[in-house]
Amino acid sequence: MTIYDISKKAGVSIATVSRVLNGSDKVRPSTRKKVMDIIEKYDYTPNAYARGMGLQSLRTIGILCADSSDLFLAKAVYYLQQELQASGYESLLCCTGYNPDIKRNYLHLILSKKVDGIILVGSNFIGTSEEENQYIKDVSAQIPIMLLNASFDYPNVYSTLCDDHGTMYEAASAMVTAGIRDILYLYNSRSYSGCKKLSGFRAAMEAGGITDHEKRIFFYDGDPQQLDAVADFVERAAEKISFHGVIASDDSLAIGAVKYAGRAGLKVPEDLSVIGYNNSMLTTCCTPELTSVDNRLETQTHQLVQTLLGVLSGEEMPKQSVFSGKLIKRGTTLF
Amino acid sequence: MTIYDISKKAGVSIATVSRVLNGSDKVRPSTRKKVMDIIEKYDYTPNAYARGMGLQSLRTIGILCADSSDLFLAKAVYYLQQELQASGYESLLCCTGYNPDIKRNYLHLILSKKVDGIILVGSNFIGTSEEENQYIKDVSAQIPIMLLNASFDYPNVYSTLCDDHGTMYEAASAMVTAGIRDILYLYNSRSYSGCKKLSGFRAAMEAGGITDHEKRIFFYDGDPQQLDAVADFVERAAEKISFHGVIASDDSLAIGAVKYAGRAGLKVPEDLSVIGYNNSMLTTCCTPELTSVDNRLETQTHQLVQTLLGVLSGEEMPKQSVFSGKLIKRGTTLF
DNA sequence: TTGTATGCGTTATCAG
DNA sequence: CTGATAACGCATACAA
Repeated sequence: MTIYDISKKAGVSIATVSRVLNGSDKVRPSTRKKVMDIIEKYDYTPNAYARGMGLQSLRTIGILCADSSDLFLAKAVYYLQQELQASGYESLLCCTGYNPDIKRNYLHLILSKKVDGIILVGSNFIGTSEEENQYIKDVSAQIPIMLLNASFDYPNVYSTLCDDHGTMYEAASAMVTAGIRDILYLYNSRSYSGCKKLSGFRAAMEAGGITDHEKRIFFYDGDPQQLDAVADFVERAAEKISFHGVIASDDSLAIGAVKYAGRAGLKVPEDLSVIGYNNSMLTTCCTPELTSVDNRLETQTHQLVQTLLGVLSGEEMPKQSVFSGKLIKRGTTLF
Repeated sequence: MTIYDISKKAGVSIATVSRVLNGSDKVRPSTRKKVMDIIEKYDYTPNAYARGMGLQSLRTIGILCADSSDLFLAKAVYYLQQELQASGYESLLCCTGYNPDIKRNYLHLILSKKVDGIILVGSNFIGTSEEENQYIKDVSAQIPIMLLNASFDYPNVYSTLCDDHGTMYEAASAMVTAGIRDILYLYNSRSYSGCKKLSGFRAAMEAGGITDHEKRIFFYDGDPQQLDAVADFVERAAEKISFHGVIASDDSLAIGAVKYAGRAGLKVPEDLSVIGYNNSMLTTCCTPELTSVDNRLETQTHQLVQTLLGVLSGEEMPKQSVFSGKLIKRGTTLF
């Protein structure tokens, strides 16, 4: 079924069918009805590719995320799609995995679909070296790139993020102020935001006059969703160093620490205080409930889409929008 | 940048550029290199829409899921994309939400992208009335439809699912056999699979000679990720009826029950046994860890993609593939 | 091995 | 209000 078939059956030209399809008001009602009837009768759907050839914009945004089964990323994607849909934009979602080459391929793939803009969800799309980020520069020459939870200063690249450094600083300082000075820091990502969190932690330690904190910083190199494996990891860490507090860059790591405490017979929060990050649904899932940092994901996604829409309509928009996170106090901390 | 620009700069015809792009072996190496250099220099990506016009197949599969932030669906989508990618297929993912009209719109939208097949993830795409499912029949006339975790008997529609009835029957029977005869059944979806689970529960009750189970079947009509709200709901249920076991159609509901137990001062599993469903990461998140039903998602997604590939290459494939689920025993049950 | 010409299904610009 | 026709960017059959 093509527009030609429909036009023939309806006894009009393809131009008229096209007008009906696109809701032009310059069609006589009777003609419109005649065409609509045929369209519905044959359940005709215009070919998106042919359509994409002519049109300048398809009102489509490409969304890339590393892994849709990550709680944080999945939620972000969900909010983004809702926002975009509400603004009349379609979205194309690709889950790229964490391999840099594959990520770059997907970026080009989605570019070939003539999207009006691209949203990169999560800071793992930004590397530390210039070379790693070259592909972003290349693409940004063609269409705007929006970064969620990452920052990259370049023309036509816009960033929306949480002040992870400052927020982590506050969280860690709160723990130090509460008198806990030997804190295990758990992280599993060296992404842009991962580094910011770590630097915030370090800054808080130094501000608290703690000097031996480096030996309590542990990188977990496994699947964070395997909570027992995380607990094992914390257990091994406990054999090397002692700690009365745990701060993690992600809720799942923090929950691994809570699990470890259970095994070791430590009471949370009396013997061990724990703070997570992302304020995911996991926080209310464990006992006691996990104190965690809320990075205002919904606010961020809203801001990001608004910025994108502004950019697309030619307005001057802020290159970077930073929000402060907030410590949500629950049962794993006394303070 | 179009194929014309590249051909001009490289001093060849567009046909040659096209050949290079598509890896034809009928191009002199020197010519190929000349063209490739230009392509890379200008970071040229062929327009997918123009390409899609001529080609029969774009080796693309459309995936529809209601909500990517649902743990079960997100995992399913992840596995599917991995499988498809491994077989050289691209995938387009759309999160439709739960509104029937919007779901139907998305189905047509994705159809217009000339996908080779469509995967509907989760049983909420199948309704109980003929009319609700008409849109699936219509689309299946054009391309194969694959159902994950749902079943629908119709030409060109293929189903891969877990025997939710039988699996729930086994789980509930295990609890009855352990001597627990007053069981609260929690569910929050009347989808195809939701109904199967419920019927499995009922069958187990009847087989166990229990006659008053209907009054302990509760439908939760809220966001299952709000665990405290679920706990509230269970608390109110406990005011109406008494129970020493809880079986839920989803892990999050089950965890809500565990939370309720904590509030009410009930010991799990001594005073209250709990069984969840889906064997998600939430199971290891709570204390004690949740006994849950594993519906072999990874096996299902693998089978589904294999079936799809078979169908696309014209082979005769099973219309329906059913797997048995398995009760994973953890800390919330004694048996 | 390379180039030319055509078709794919729309939208949009003109005429009428 | 409606119809004819030129793009749009690529793949490919056919010619050279």
